[in-house]
Amino acid sequence: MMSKATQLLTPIKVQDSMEVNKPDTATRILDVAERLFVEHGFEATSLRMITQQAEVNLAAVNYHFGSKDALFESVFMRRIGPFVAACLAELDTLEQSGQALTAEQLVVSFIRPCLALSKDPARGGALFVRLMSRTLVENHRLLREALNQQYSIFVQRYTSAFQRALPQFGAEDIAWRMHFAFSVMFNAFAGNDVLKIFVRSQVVTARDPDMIVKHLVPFVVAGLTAPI
Amino acid sequence: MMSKATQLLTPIKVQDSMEVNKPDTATRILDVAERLFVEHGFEATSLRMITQQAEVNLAAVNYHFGSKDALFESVFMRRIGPFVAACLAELDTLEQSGQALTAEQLVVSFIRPCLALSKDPARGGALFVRLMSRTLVENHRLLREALNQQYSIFVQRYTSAFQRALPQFGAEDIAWRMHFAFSVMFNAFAGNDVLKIFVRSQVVTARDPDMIVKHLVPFVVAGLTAPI
DNA sequence: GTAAGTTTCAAACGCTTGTTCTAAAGTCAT
DNA sequence: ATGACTTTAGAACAAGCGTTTGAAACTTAC
Repeated sequence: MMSKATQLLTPIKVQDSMEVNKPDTATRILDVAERLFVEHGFEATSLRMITQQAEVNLAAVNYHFGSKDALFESVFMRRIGPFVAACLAELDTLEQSGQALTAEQLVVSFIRPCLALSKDPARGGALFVRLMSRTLVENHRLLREALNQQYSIFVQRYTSAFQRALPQFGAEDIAWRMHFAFSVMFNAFAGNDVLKIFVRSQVVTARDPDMIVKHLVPFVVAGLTAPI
Repeated sequence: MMSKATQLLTPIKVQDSMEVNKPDTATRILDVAERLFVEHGFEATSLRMITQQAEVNLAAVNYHFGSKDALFESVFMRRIGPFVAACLAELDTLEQSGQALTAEQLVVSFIRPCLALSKDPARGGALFVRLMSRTLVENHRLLREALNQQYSIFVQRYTSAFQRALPQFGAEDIAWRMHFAFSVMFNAFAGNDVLKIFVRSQVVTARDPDMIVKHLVPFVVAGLTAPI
């Protein structure tokens, strides 16, 4: 068997005589699983739901990915890398200019990849942000293990960038503000609206990404730069 | 059988000869279920996990609550009412003074009950905020049905209060800002730290409620009142 | 003490879950 | 076309799930 590693490392091999637009088995599983994990959560999504909607055999999941846990990991890893890379690329471009960065520029450098993701169905659209949101509160093993070491550079880069952009604050204050700022930005794109617990909020139902950004940036920047 | 309704409506009947500090069966189930639902989520928490830790028979859940779904509803409803009532009481007190309210006062009127909850283990401590957080992203049936009509007064009161406190903004802007504000306040108390996806954040590990408030209020108030 | 009502208990129910197995089908270089 | 390899297929597995049952234990009132 060849399965996971080879499959993911060689996505170049497009099948020659494909009817139309029907991705290979592993990709179809990933796409369906991503959507169902977001909709119902990891535990409430069964392999049979996934394989039926993906129109593949039940055993295909274990053949291509090894286990349900490993499938989840693959679903997550497919998106996280490009997303983090996009954020870091934004930071690179900003820092290359040489001049001092503002908090607003840093905020936008994170929001722009979120926005691009939300608008690109080929990369799962807003699904990935929602998946991260679910995975975060579900406290999945994967996050505490694999991601911590692989992508800690993300937090390090933003932390030092914010420390330079907001020199009037100490390291601890910066940490708190970043915590709040990323919290609200993240939940905004994930569509998590606390108020919809109490009443069907009209804010989150009209989820135009550009509208989100327009309202989000002033709020976050003001929170970040407010005097203590 | 007597079960759910009677049980919940007559919590006065304290058993006469209780050994010590061991609540009755239904309460023990609620306490354990609340904690496990928060830790593992609804789907990943089995009735056997609950009944074993609560040291009650497996059938006790269905006897006292009817079903696993109904148990979840009972767990949630035990906390939501008093919490909303506390927030509204804060609003009442503020509005009774007659003078115009500031955004900061409104923010504090929500934060104070959150803080009180976080510090009171008898009421589940921070568990309930985390439960609401999980339930929100898990998009549970209960939220869309029972709560919307019962507690929509919560959003209505805060909306009109914020409209009076921030008369320079239109209704739609207010809605967005409240969406962001409650998002960040809520996640702060729930301990959801997006950054901990990437690196074990020191902010959220030191989860002193008073510290949260101290940093949270300036951030939220600045975001709410920032010019558009 | 008896009878009615309430709660606990162990056992079992039918069903779904993730996973495994073996054979069949498909693919591809030689 | 043969042989090696990869992928798909259907069936079965043990384990765990929420729920139900009926009898035992307990409580309460007369």
